[in-house]
Amino acid sequence: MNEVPTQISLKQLKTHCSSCSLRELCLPMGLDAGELEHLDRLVSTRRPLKRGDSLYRSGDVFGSLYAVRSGFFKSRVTTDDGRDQVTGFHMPGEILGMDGIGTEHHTLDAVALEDSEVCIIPFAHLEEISREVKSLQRQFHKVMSRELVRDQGVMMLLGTMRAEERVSAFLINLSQRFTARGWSPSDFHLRMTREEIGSYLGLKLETVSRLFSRFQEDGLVSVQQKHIRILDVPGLKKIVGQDPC
Amino acid sequence: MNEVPTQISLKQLKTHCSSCSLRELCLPMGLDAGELEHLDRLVSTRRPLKRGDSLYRSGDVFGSLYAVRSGFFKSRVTTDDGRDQVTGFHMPGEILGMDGIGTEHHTLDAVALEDSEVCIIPFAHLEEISREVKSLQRQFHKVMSRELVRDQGVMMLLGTMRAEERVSAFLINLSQRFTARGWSPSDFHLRMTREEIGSYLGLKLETVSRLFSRFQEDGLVSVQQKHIRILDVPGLKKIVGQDPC
DNA sequence: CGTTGCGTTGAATAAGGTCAAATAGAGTGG
DNA sequence: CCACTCTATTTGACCTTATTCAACGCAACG
Repeated sequence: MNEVPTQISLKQLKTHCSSCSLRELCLPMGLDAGELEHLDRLVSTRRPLKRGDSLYRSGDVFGSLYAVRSGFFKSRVTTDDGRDQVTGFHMPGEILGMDGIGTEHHTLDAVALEDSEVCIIPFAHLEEISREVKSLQRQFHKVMSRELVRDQGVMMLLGTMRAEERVSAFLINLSQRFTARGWSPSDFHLRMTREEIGSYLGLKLETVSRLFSRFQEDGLVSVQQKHIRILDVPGLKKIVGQDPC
Repeated sequence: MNEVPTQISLKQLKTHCSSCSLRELCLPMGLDAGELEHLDRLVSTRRPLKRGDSLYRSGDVFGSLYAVRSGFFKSRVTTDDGRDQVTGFHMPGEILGMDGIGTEHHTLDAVALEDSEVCIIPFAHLEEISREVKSLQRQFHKVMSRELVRDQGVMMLLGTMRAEERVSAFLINLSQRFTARGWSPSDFHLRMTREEIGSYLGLKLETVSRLFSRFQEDGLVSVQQKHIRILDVPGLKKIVGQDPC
């Protein structure tokens, strides 16, 4: 349990899902204009975070979900014996905080990897409105379910893939998610360190670094520190798919 | 996508959550008598499965959740290139099928590891009732959230633990879940093969077998084929917790 | 009583991890 | 603006762990 209260710096910014550019990636996905009005009333405040700030920590009382409005987050789980692992990286339009619903306390830490902003979604209120707005209820259930499916993908990655497959799959996944946000699919800035990537992929940071170097030698990517340029998508995909023989 | 329709052998058995012995482990958890009546109307049929039968398969259209009433299941994810991984083992009182909500199609296979029976929970109907019964809505959200938290535990296991820690954690976890069901915490029958355990833990079956043998030598457990007797719980816990140095 | 699937065990091997040293940038204060 | 720090990253050499490959044992079942 973490007793230190998260530093509050809550700007009361008026938020409108109905005019948000992330509408089609986020909770409002598929809602019509009338339904969006309900959401506009529900999601009324935003919270800015500086790089390194925790949005919430393991043990914190759960009260709200958060939609990433801008910036980049990681979520992290810690065991009693002090080991931790990054369990996800989160970008605009994605929903954070669902780990806390089951026990009324968060089980993860969510940390901003760059200056960021989230929309606050008070959970009791979300439940209340989704009792009235069927399509919102359905959409929320879909968001949770997709998170479950995402987790299965990560388990697959951790359980069956070799190091080079993991790193390749990681780059492809980032690329796709960047694309969905209208950013370059092939040219991007990693917000996380090699250690955080390694933690997420179940590898050591040296292994990640070596594989980045090897992919570069093989002409698959160009790596300059945190700047990645993907040169050969089919080549990366081939690495993921290929038989380990 | 799997086009083969699941073989239907649907006995119309009358089910009553309100009188079910798994009430406090399952979806009805925490509901009062009046609220349980709604559930009784919702969950009205059961479906028996033989060992090896699929409850659903990846690609099947999603329509219902399932509560394990008796027996034992595994869920499994398969990649395009034919590799698969066991992502969970499921025992009475646990809810299956939530992977299908997000896309209206299942992404997992759910397979009975022994003759089993599930209660069928038509999902549209569940959503409808949970719009009226607040505590059911809350309970369902908790069930999904706990599944997310469980997945994080598996990621931690796969990402950071050594082989002996994984096997030890696996045995402890089984033991705890058996205990919650009123069965022996220390004496049980594994329904799954070494290969399935290995797949779940991200290990090869030989590694699992070797570790069972070593744990037996060390007096932590007694292993006879699928019959496990845990002799030293603190010893097993020490293996999980200990620093790898 | 042979077949078949599952489990155990040993020896060799390869994939990643560990340890250590060198380098490169980013940020800071003078 | 420059020197200085600090952290992140890269790379090499070596080592540990788990996998691979192979052989054998066991139990259930027709």
